[in-house]
Amino acid sequence: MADRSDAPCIVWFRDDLRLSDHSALHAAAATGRPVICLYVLDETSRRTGARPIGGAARWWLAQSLRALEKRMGDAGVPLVLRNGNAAAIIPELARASGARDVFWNRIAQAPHQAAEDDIATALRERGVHGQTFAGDLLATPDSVRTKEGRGLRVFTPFWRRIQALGAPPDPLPSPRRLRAGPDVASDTIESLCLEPTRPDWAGGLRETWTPGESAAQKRLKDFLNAHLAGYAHDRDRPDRDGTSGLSPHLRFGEISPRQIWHATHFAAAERPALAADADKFLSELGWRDFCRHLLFDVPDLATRNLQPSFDGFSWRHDDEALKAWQRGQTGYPIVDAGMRQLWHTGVMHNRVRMVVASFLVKHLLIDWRAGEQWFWDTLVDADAGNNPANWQWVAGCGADAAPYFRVFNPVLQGEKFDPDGAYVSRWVGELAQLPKKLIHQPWEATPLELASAGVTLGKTYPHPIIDHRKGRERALKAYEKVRGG
DNA sequence: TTTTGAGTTGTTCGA
DNA sequence: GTCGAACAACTCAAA
Repeated sequence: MADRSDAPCIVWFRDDLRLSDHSALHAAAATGRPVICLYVLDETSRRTGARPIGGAARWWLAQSLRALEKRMGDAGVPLVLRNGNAAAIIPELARASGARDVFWNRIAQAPHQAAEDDIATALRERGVHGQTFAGDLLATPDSVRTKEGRGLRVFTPFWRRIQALGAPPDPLPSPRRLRAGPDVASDTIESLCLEPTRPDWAGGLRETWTPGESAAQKRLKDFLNAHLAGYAHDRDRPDRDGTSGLSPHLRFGEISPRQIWHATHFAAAERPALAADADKFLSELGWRDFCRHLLFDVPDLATRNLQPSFDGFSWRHDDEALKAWQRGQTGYPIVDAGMRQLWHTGVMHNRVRMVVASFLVKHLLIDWRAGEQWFWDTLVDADAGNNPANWQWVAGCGADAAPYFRVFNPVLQGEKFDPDGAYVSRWVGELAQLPKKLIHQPWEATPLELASAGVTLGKTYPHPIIDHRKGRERALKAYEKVRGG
């Protein structure tokens, strides 16, 4: 066993699967002592309320761990994997390895915080020092409060407050040198059973994504070079490559918000004409913080209406309609394109997320939680804050909610944001031959037009499962009851 | 304490 | 085709 002055440090990795700008790793490396890098897949902690991650995110996690393992291997340090209860594993590993210190980056979510507190206590009882760092957000929830001490519920004042805090700390470099600790047994990534086997539905994910820190950095760089110009407009166009695509990387902390913040400011300083685009992009990072702060204040955000007046809302129970939505068989091309993109790639364009969510909640009158859960299971970027907060926003029961009368028209949205039908053609191939004037509303086509495009409604592509006008009117009627709390 | 101004993302209708 | 108004009332944040 190492003597006390050279005792190893444990760095506990969680939603921060990177080496750069990693406060805990940086601090551990700075001690000059050996470092044990640990990741614990903890699916035992439901008692704390931590939400088990969904299927697509599990796939991403496996790839991200592989990438991290590789990077660490290059730095001469193994990644130690364990499957089980972190509150038991970490103190035990400290004992077995003779570690005197455990470093980790906090996760500003109540259930994680509770687990961290348990672990810190268990360590203290064994004479092990726990050192923690903030950094999964631009600002900690306690740094943005109203005078009454509450979290802000409106984005604009929230974002102004964040901006008033000034620049977040400069990102830290990757540690220059890491000393490997004593040999410690590790599980394998395969043994964590994170990836699908039979059937292997991850083909589309593999085609679409390269998880890991290096890929995240490259994506940020490419985005700033090629797509920041025009971002404010192009971000709304699912038929263009106008978004950063950083969300899953952010979800697993392969890149940090402050790295993105500083890189974007640097890019905008070099090219002042991009100031407005940069502001828009950074405000999206602000939305991530906003949703996480909200989650911090409301741990059951994914299950409870933020506005209690919605508690008595009579959602429709319609499994058939829910299935049609999930499978991209609603008969509305933009909705179906989005749902199929999600199933294939693990993401959906932001604009289309709003359209499909509005369709489920308003046209079909299905409980937003059913949609939120589906997204949670199928999105590689499923975020504990963003996902429920935005579903509640669309449903009208959230913070700073969309007005109840805002019902997206799937035909207009398609025509406006996918004017050539390129997005629909890509994901709903059976409609690709339709002229672009009809591709967002195939039911308006003449029999000849349908025939020459090879479309048979009700056979090769479904009839709309609900008429837009009727659905809209039904939704407005149902929402009338909730109005006024 | 009270007041005031404002609030991500839309649609429809009628002029 | 384009434009402005109506769609409502509530809650939030800050003065």
